[in-house]
Amino acid sequence: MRLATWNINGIKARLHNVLAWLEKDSPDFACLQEIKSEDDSLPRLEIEALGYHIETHGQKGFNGVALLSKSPIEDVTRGLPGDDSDTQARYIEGVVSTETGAVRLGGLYLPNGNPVDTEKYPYKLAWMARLKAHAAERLKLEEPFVLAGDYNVIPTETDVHDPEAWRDDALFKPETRAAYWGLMSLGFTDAIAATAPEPHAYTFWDFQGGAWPKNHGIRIDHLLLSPEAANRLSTAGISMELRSWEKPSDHVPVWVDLDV
DNA sequence: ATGCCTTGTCGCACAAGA
Repeated sequence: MRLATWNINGIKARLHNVLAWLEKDSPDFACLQEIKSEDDSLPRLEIEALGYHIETHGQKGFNGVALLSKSPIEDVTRGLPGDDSDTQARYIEGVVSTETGAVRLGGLYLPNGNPVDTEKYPYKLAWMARLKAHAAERLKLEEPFVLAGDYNVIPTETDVHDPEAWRDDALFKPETRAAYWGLMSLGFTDAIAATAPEPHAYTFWDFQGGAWPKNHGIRIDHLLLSPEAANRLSTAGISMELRSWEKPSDHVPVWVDLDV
């Protein structure tokens, strides 16, 4: 089965691209970020018409995450556990049944964290600590679990066109990368690094300054696999061609095929 | 140098993104 993640940057503005992607790439279970819509103002029917179930954790204007699946989504969790005062819609998790058992997908939109001298950066680090705690709980289930989304983290120097320019950025600061590798140390496998480890294979290019034609990108969208998911890893990839479509998102989809 | 884009909101510009 194919799992995918994509930060679409507004579902109303991106609906045509999302539908074309679902028809062309046909992911079985996908997570979307930055839908920027409330749950009752979504173009739900158009997505369901393509045979997808949709579960959302929406928010007006900003953030917002969704799960899409060809089979029914069960056991849905909305919001990242660990802080009831956090009102930002950045996490949704669900389970689908397959012939070989359950597959769990957590879809996340990790806070950007810039500017780093504001409250936004400690919020990011606190969110990452909550994510690690939640992931540790889920790993105890010992089931195929994919923790995917827009991490807003550049893991290594080969994941950015100009490391020096990003040295002090919230996406690349040492504290950010340390938190990311702390999460990884629980036992996750980065699907892209494991199967398509080409340096400078990016997932985001800024709208400004001609970043896409110059390939001034960063790799910040990741699919992290639990050991039980990594055991079933077939292949993974980045759908870079979508950055050339009409009215593109600034992110492109990332996908992984599991033998389930 | 937080802007040279883009989105959404209820606006006649703004915040936020990365």
